[in-house]
Amino acid sequence: MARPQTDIDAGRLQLLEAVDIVVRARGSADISMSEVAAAAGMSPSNIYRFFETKEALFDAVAEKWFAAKIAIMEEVCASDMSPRDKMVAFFARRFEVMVQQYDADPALFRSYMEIGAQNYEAIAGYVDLGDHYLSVLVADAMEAGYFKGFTLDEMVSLINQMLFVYINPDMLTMIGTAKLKVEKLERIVDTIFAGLTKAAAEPAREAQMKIVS
Amino acid sequence: MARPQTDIDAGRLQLLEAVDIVVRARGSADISMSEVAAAAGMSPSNIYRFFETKEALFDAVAEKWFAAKIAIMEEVCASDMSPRDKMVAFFARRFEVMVQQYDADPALFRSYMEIGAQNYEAIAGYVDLGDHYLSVLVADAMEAGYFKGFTLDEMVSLINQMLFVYINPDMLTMIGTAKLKVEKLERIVDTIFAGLTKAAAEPAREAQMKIVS
Amino acid sequence: MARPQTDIDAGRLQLLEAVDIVVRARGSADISMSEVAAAAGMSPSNIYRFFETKEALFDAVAEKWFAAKIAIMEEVCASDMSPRDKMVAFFARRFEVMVQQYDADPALFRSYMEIGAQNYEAIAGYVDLGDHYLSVLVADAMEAGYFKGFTLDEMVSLINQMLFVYINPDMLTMIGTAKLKVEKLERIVDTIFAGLTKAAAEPAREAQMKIVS
Amino acid sequence: MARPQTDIDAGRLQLLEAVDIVVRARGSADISMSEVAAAAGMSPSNIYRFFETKEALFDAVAEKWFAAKIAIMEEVCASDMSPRDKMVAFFARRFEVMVQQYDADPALFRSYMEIGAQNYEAIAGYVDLGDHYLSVLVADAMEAGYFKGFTLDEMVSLINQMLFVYINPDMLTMIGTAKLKVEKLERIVDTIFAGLTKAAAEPAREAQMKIVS
DNA sequence: TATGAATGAGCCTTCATTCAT
DNA sequence: AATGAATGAAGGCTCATTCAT
Repeated sequence: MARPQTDIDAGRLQLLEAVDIVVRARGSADISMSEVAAAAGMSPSNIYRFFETKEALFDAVAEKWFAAKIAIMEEVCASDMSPRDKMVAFFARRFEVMVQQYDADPALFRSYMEIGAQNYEAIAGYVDLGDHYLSVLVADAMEAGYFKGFTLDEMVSLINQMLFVYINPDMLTMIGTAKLKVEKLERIVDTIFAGLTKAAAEPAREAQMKIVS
Repeated sequence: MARPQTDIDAGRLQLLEAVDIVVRARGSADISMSEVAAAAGMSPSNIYRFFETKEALFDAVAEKWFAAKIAIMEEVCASDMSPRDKMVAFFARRFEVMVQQYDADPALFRSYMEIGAQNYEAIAGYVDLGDHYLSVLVADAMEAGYFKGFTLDEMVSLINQMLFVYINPDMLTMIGTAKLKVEKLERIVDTIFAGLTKAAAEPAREAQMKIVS
Repeated sequence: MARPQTDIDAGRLQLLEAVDIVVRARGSADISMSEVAAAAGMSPSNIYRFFETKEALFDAVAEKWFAAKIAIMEEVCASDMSPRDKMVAFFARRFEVMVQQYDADPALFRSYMEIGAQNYEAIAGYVDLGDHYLSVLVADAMEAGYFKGFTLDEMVSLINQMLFVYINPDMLTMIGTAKLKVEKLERIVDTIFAGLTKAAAEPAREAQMKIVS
Repeated sequence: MARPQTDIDAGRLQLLEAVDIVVRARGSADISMSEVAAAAGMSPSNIYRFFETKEALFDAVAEKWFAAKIAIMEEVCASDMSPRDKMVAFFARRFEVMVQQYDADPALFRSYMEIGAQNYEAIAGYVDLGDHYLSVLVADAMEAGYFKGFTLDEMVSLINQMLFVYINPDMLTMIGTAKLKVEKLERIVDTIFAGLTKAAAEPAREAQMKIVS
């Protein structure tokens, strides 16, 4: 009575691993259900017991890819750090995971990013989730007296832009791990807390432009 | 009946350009023969006068992509520089070409890399060729007294690893052109020549691990 | 181990009812074994204990559909009416059953006709059976002195054509129950007995053409 | 320079005939592209040179089915009969075609109706076209002084309802050709012209209800 | 007895490839 | 030399059917 439905979950995991095998073996482009089936040792039609469509399968692949980061966001939100430390943790810990994945196998990292790009909805969901949690963080901070003069949405958008390079995996690829350091991230967060607390909306927007460009 | 080969060659060039047009127009994924034919202003079936298969066409695309680098390797090998200078030139000049291509149009650069990833054999041929020329270089150097205590294969593998980031175009994409400098490349080559000449195999391997990791 | 056959029969009935449920619920096209199984409250694979194939199941559906009519044919043949009354009963009683089914639920009627069209073999069997019983009737009549100058096959074919509209369920759908009356049927049978008894083959065929067209 | 595009049109006709062959051979349900291809003596993939999708093919089948009727509508609209005669011709001539098709092969008639039902869009287009031409007819009649007190749309809808049984092929199937006569159709049209010319909207609507029900 | 697991044939469609002209 | 006609293999997906349990 414990397990959900025979071994559907086991089959799913097996298939996610099969995708991983295929991706490692020959990149992420043009992976067919037959290939995945072969890697999983089952018939193509049997895949459909576990995933309704190819898209669903690759959404799950993307989801697995994001799982660790989602866990971090939940954990950080539920913790009782100060608003500033929360925000640092919120971004830094996910960034560290990203760097780790990237260092472990850069080519694989790129392949998964490509899968993400092909399954845009999965990514969009993650991005939305990130915005949601960040909203929670910012709202807490606002209750604690920070960010006076800004709306919640303004703050969320602003922070996302200022920390863009630590959020977007493409940036890892483009800028490299050497230039992207947690200490810098931390300094940006400090700037956000220090600089935006008493500022009015207008000057803040100027500052933002400078930092982003 | 005068120069049938010339016509064929002209058609090939035309088609390579057609691929380039398509790649620029809409990325590298899923390019069909019909698209290429349309861009070249000919019928799909006519392509087969110039290339036996789609794979052959894209191998030629990859070959064109590598042509400059192959020429460099040949040139350098045939030159009469010192072993050390040869090796610097061997890697640095190809790296400079890569950087140029990348800076000219990073997106296009990445598209071609993707085409390469999809036509692995074309790349494999180039990699083998690179190893071949490097072997010649190393053999010359060994005859001149360098790299005592190593086998030819050991040295080739070792050098490839130490200079990995200057050989692999993925690294350009990942690390960026700012951190990858010819002077550093040169210093690595010097280290190879200085540090590995009298060393025994075992300690060398340790050294390698440190550098690579 | 007592009466395994009974259980099988029960299951068959249950499945025929399940088909009926599905047909009523959403028409007759594209019924899948899974749907039938769901309607019967069993697993798809379990269906195969009761019917060897999907075709066998739908043959049974058709058979059930024809069962009453087959019983009538048997009954009438075994009865000791006059040849003329037998023939009237042979056609009229089946026609009345048809009308009843049609009036009860015209849409359902049509759905079952569609199922019949999709399982042509089941229908063919029934048609053959009808021809068989009709042959018996005609043979009896011939022994009693009717239909001189005709062969058995000629008579069977001729009668089938003259009464076509009372045999074919499509006609109910097309002509409607208002125009098709048992009294007319009776008059046609009388005509057959009266008109064809002494006629020669040739003129008869002309008569047939007029009536059918 | 004359023919449109090689023999695309010939291929289309061939395929429409192939569909006809299949429909005659085994009804209209579940016709696959492979079957059609086999009946046309070509490979399934080759069908796609002539029709972009299966739906397009069956839309064309439906269109062919309606072609004669569309021609009639055009012809009648372009003729210079009186408004009353035009309307009679508009409905009667199409009705006669329907009856002819139906009498020629009732089962085939039903099969094509089913194909129509499965390709609703093709039918919808025909229905819209019918409404369009009827609008033209009614507008002409209105200019000639008929149907005072009604809007164009009201009249079109009203006429369609009153002549429903002569428009809808299902009615042929259900009511039969014996009860549906051109003379009755004519009398209905006369009623429309006589009865609706001076009436006001409200009483007219009541009349309509009686006739339809 | 009855189920879930698993397969293979078939569906529509695309596309590289061949061939007659 | 170059084209349009035509095919076959493959892709995602569904479903009747089999089989071990």
